[in-house]
Amino acid sequence: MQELAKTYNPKDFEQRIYQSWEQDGDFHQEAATDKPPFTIVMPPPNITGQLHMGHALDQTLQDVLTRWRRMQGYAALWVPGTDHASIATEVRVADELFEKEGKTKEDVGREAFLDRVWLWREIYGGRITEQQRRLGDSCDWERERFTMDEGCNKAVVEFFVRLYRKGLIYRGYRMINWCPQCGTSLSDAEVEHEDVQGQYWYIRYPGADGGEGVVVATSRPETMFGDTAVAVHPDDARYKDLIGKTVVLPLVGREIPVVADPYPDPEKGTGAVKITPAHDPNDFEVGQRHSLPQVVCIDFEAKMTAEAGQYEGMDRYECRKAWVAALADAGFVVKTEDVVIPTGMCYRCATAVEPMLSNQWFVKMKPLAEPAIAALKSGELKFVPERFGKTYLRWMEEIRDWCISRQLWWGHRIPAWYCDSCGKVIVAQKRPLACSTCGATGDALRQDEDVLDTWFSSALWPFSTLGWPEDTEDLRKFYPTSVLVTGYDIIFFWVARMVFSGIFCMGKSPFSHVFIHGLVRGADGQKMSKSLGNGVDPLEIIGKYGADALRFMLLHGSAAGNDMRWSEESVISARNFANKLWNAARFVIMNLDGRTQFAPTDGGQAQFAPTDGGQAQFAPTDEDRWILATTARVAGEVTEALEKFELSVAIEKVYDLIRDEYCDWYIELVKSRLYGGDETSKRTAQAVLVSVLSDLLRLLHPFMPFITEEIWGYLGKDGKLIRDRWPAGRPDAPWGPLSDAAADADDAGAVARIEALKDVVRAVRNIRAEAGTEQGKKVPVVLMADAPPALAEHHIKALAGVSEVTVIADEKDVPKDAASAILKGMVVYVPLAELVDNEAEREKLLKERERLEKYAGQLEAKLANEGFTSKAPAQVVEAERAKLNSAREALEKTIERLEVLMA
RNA sequence: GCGGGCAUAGCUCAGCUGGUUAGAGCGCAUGGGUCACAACCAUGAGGUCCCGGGUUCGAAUCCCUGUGCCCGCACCA
Repeated sequence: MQELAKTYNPKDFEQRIYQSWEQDGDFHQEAATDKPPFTIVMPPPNITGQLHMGHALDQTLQDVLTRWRRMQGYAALWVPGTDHASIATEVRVADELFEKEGKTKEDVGREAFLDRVWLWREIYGGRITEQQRRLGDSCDWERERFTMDEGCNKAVVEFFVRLYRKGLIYRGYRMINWCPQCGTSLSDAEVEHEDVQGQYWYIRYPGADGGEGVVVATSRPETMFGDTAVAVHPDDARYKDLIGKTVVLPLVGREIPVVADPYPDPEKGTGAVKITPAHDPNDFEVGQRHSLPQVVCIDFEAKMTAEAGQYEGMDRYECRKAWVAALADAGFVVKTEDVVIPTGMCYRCATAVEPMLSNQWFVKMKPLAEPAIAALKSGELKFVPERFGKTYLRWMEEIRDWCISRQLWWGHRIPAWYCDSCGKVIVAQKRPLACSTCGATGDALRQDEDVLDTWFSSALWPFSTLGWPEDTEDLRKFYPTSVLVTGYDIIFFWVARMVFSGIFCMGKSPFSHVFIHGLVRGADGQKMSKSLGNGVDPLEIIGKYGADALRFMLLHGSAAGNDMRWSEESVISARNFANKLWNAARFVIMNLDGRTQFAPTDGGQAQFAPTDGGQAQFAPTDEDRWILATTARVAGEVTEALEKFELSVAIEKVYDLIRDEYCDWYIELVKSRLYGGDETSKRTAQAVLVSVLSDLLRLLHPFMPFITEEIWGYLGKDGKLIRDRWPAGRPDAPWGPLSDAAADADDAGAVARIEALKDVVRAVRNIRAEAGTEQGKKVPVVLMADAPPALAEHHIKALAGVSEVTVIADEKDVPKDAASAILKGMVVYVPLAELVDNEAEREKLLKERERLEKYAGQLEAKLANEGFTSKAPAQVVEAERAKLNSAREALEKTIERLEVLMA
């Protein structure tokens, strides 16, 4: 058996182990299997992206669930892939083109530009998947997909056509969000609102009849060139007489009507609103109701049109300044007011979005949203934590039609053709040979220039990756998927859209659970970002501390759905824990005397028979049974936590088991047997050490896959075995299965005895520490017990630095000068006169008495309360009674002890 | 305006469907180069669970009000 290096050094093995996983195809999952399916589709990162902490968290959660289910015997499939990220990628490649060659994308043309993007993706698009490997992602790389690959494209086109044929996709001249920087329309979800410091200008529109006219307030005076009316509320007494009259647009000179409409709120501004149907969604509506002309005064580059007269060609904000100055000079500005204006910004480039009229494609959302709402209400779809279901519902219920066309080149081109001869629009999977109306062919049929919103293709991800629209074996086996893991920030963009698309195409919600996590914030609590300089690169952290340590930190960090704060100290703690485990394993291996046969040699059955010729004799002691039973208990708790998606609880339990129980107690308890025990006792200890370690490694494996598998390898075993079985019940014990009732009772006794032993050891250590006993000095201990405690004296001696243990039963035998500790069922005395400060001892006891009196008093009151005894469950009452009894007992002993001291 | 979250030890946070003498990590204090581990070990100090009401036999936990932070949606008169 090889020896482990003295210090845990993840660099030595993480990459090697990942390569072996991948080479062996360990994460590949075929549909043809009897195992029950467990499926996760990975939220596809953008090809322009680099792995950041948010990904690291997201991926780690998915990996834990996948690995755990795989160990449990599921056909666990985790489908990876990347997203083409229409806008982000196009802008990126266009920028590079301009930087390197000084050309715009229009200069090179559509085809050539797209060739460049594909080339770019070829070279850089896979970077992130390499980074995912560093994290340890156990996804099925053989199934890696791309939202623009052939299959996905086919799915997108099919989806579009089906929606169109059902009347759920339409083309229309509507008000949309336009990003002048990216040069494309955006959906409502892609617009972020930000508060911007701005102003209201109160501007007088004089009456056409020479009257006073009306004063309107606006934050966007430059849109005045597009004004085609002023609206007032029909019940607003102030403006009653104006309705039906006309006012004059100052300086422009155009006469516009004053219309009565319910839209203006008499409480706001002056109660009169300028109406610009071409540049404001609300005004657009008003314009429709009153058949107002739509005057476009701002173009797609956010520059003023000819409607703005002398300002034509000027940027919208430049124009605002100049125009307001001109109005003020002419005396039309009544007053100005500083105000915060919530402004729509492009989520990609943060440019102020311009509401514009244009021809776009839309998805009619109401009919699609209804079943998606029903899926949540019926429980077919569940959010973890539940509150995010509310967020989802709210959005679905207030949903508006989805603008899906984008004025870009990189993306799925809209499968619609226009016939130049007759004007017909043909929507089809493939380019039609001829116009179905007029028979025109060839160049007369022009395909729509636009591409689809990136999220239109992401919406199909849970089934397009499994082969839809074909009826594949994969789809039948793995759809609907089990759980979708993602951040709350893309519930609208992605989760909601997958749900209605999945229901529309497949008839079922694409997943039964949505497991939502929060953001990883910077150490300062701010969102991690380049501009703030608080970002942390996961790869750098992996390089410094290992992927396992990073994973541990991310998993342990916080509760589901809550944001977590980055802390490098926590990663260091996690690395230290890994080192602890590493050394525990090193200890075990060093003490096996080369008996590698103590490790399990196949998936389920342990093979503990020694291969060195001897016949194994095993004689389990209390500590053996205790650690086996404890491990079994914790394994159950870990499983339970995982089932509830409480990953941080799960990993903490494994951590405590390894660190507190196995390392701090079991290994210490067993040392004497390893160093000086007889053969049987030694062999038993070795066997238990190994079999428990095996299960510990398994329990930790989904969370920290690298170190666990590396250690497993040092045990001389095939790495696959660790992934074969999830611990349920007790670890294999060499003396047989011990699962009958008698054995359980035996275990229970052993557990109680070891727990009592731990109390005694801790008590003695405490006394020693408080008294400042020298480290090496042995002290005698006297135990007074009601019943003989059956505690292994040699353990007390070894673990607490004790020379002699005397058990007494009679009050008279209590040593005179001694430090003491009162435990359950016994009192521990350390009779070392020179160490005892009777004054301090007395004070300690007085405090203790006070505390116990108070505590017992509370319990008594509780138990005297008839409401409690009659209404609380019997076992709760029983538990309280037991607490009271032990409190009383401790109190009694404390008082006795005080009396002795006072005497 | 509508909706949601958070407030627990010096710091960062757990604490699920009410019953714990309220926990962890880090930090702090004391002692220790012990032969798995100083990336360690042992021991300890430290908390009116934001304020105020309510429900209940019982509230950190459920409900309401308030205060303070944070987020999402809507709103560019």
